[in-house]
Amino acid sequence: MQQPLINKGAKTPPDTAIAEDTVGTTQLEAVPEPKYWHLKTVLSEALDSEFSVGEVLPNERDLAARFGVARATLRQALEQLELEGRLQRRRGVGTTVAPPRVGVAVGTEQHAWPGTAGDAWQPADCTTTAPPNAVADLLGTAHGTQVHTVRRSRMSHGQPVAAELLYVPEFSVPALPAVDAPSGAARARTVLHELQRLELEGQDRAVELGSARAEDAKELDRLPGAPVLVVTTRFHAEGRTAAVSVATYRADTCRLTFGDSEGVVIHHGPERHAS
Amino acid sequence: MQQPLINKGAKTPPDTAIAEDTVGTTQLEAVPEPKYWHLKTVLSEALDSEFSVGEVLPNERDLAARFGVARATLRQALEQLELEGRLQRRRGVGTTVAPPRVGVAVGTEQHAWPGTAGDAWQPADCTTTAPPNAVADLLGTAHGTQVHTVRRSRMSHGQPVAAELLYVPEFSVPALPAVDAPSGAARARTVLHELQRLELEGQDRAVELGSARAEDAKELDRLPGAPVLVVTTRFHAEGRTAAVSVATYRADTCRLTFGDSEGVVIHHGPERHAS
DNA sequence: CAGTGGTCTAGACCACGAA
DNA sequence: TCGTGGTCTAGACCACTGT
Repeated sequence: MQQPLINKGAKTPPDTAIAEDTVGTTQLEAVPEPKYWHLKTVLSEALDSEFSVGEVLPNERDLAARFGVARATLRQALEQLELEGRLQRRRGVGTTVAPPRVGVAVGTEQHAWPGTAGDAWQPADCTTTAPPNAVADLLGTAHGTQVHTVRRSRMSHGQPVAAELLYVPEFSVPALPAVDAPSGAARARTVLHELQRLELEGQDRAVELGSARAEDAKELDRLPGAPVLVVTTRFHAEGRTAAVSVATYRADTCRLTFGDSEGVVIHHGPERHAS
Repeated sequence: MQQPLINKGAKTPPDTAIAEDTVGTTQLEAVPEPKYWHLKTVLSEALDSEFSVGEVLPNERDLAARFGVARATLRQALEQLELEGRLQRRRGVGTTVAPPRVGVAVGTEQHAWPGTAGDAWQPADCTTTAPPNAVADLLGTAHGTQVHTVRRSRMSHGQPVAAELLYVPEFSVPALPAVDAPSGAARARTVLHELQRLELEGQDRAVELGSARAEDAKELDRLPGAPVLVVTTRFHAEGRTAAVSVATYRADTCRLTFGDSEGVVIHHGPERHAS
């Protein structure tokens, strides 16, 4: 039986074991490993061997004291683990062990217009706004041109995983007046329904890393600035871009899948090659 | 003419303008915005209006002094901007304005085996190793089973953008002995060549956020722990998984494109809706 | 209310790159 | 050698969540 890496309950005095122990075993290092990096490795192993999903960790001040580091340093390690989807931290609550990332399909169910029966999105609202310039460029509209803007959200396993803004220029849904229509979910559904009258000729997508806007953050139940995977999809019809979707997925909890994979397994932690 | 947000060269005394100015204009805020968040917005606007790509910013100590905040707070803002691909920081050199993210195709050129003529990857090495357990599960091999492991790297615009580990189990390339083959680029090419003898039946992919392992970080010219987009691809042949590729792309400089898009534009900064 | 994570400060020293 | 960003400390206060 091995000594636990984290004494969950006990109040123990500051602990120098880590620095001596693990650094000592691999002394050959020409480059001193940063403390937070090393700490992350130790914590990661402790998570695998001593904790189960949903379990709460000791609070940051305790953990820092146990490892003999400043809280800022401990937090640097926790931040990385959260980024990798291993931990979940909530202010006022604590730090818990996160479940494996959920795979969310982004390729298959969508060789059709958004809003087609059975897609995973739930329309929430629709207003008329001027999109960001980058989106206006994709649409081919002049900067500042107002377009229908549908807000949708996507749930998985009872948790919100993505927030989307779908920009639909007026020329794609000519039957709808842009200005005087009411806002709300009803109008969102109408816009989506009108879109289906066009023949979808294709779509292309891009994925990049971003940070959550304040608005999206609230919907995703995260703090502003949280890392998100931004999926930009362009829908083509009638030889031009008929609509643009900007979907932001929680990067900590989501694994985006393309194609028919669902069973793809989690890739976590660096240096996890077989030992 | 407007006052510049950053006096590039001059030594100015600590500056209280930000707190008074911008908070003052939108006083209705019920929730006080964190300083670093606000700072990030200010810097982001300064980047757009006063700096051009490649230009170096004042150093962190100067910037912090000018904005009247601690260096740690300033760094929090810079980190976010770097995450969003707006800045590039290099130790010993400085902070520079990053070029727009490059779009790297991940869907089109690859309805074929890796290594097919004209793919963007350059084989670097090949050894025989036991893959991480997560990969072994995908391959359907027992944990600890040794497989051919091809290292490849991908360049774009003269910069390294991705590092890949391609795991090829012995049953996929029966003509090659796993153990006694030499290592090196020559063997890598042989393994890739042998793969093409199988009929590719399909592939599926997943994208998630990760942090760079020390090994990959060096190849990507980043520090360990740098954010990366991990693309896991499974290749199907003969009714099973014939190979698995784990590719890590620099999240700060790359935008992964799927389909025939290349002209998709950058989505940067939160709160950038037209003003 | 007490306890949690989130923000912030004002220092210090280190590793790296270029001159 | 010098200036840069990277790491680290030991505090402090704030915002949020539960009881």
